[in-house]
Amino acid sequence: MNLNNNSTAMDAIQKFREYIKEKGLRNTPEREMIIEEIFAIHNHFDVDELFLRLRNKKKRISKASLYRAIPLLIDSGLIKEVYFENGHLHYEHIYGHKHHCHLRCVSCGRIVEFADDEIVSIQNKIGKNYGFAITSHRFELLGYCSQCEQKQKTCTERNTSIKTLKRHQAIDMSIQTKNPHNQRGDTRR
Amino acid sequence: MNLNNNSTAMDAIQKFREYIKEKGLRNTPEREMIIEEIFAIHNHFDVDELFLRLRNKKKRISKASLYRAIPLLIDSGLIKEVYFENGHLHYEHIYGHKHHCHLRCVSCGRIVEFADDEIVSIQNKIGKNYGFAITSHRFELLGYCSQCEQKQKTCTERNTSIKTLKRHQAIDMSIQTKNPHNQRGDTRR
DNA sequence: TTATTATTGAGATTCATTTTCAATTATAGC
DNA sequence: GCTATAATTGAAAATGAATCTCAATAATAA
Repeated sequence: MNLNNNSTAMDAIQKFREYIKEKGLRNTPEREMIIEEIFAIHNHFDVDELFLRLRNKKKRISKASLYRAIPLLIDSGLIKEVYFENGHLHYEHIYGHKHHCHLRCVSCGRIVEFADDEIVSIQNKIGKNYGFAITSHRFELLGYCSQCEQKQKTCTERNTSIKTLKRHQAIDMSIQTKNPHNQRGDTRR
Repeated sequence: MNLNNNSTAMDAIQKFREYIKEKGLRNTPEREMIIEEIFAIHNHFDVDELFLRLRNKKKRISKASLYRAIPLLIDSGLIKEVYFENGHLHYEHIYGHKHHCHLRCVSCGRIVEFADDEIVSIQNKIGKNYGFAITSHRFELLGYCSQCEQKQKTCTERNTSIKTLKRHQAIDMSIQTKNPHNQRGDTRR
């Protein structure tokens, strides 16, 4: 979970303003609203949640504007996509947080954040081996949290029923991918 | 890349038949076609590619059937989702392959597979620390491959142009998430 | 061979996301 | 402050991946 305080939120808003200016874009009340709201959320969020939260505060904004703001926020390094679940993307704000990884309970969905320095040494080793200049990593652990593991032990039916098979569950993508000069895949649909 | 040979493919097909029988499902020519084709692909693939490959071989099958087969193939441990890119999911077959992670060039998209045992020890450590019974992990490294790094050095303009900002790029999800008794998130749209 | 019921294909539907376009408004230059 | 320019907005339409519906078909068990 993100342990932000107001000053971090203010810094983030400031950073966004600078990003906007630097890119020759325009600072609009809509964009300010969005980033303010995002940094008021201390959890992972999705576009719909953002939309509803703003609407509840009587802040009228269109979903199109939310969707339009997301890539800017990602590019400015303020948020990142964390996972793809139930058919849509989820985000978290990353400004002022140190890089962390996720531990996810595949049964109840609980997410715990953790950080580990050893990962960086593995990262360096592999990068060297394959001639890559590594800029970031994505590491997620999946398993059963203590509560669910308990339940599992008393559960005789471990098989998945076909009826309940679903896709799009708990699909992690915790990374910010900066792609300064991508040469391929530029075929817009 | 997957280094399959025919015998692995045959084993996989056999395994799928057993899975089908075990679950009380029916073995159909469509399902056989699908798994045969998947194990004839030695790369990551998506539903559309699968559809086109089958069509090119004059094997007529509906996309609905492909989409319907995917969760079965995942549940039987034969394929897994590897990433979400350009707005849709990509898969790889995993039967007969040892678990591996991906190294991805964020510039050209090149993917290299690697395996590392140290990851498992980190996994165990973190699992113990947080009281999780870890069943699997997902680890991806992102950076610039040697060629792209070279290009980078001679590239003065490192900024992303707003016009080319895109989402849904190179979103990894390399894991099979088995979810035997999920208690939440069961609200179908 | 027959009855049962899962599976299929075609098309409709859903839903997240993107695009279009006319109206609005932030910014730069006066 | 005023004006011109062009970016941004909202609303609605469009897109596209994935899912669902339903009648026809076909795999399995008896």
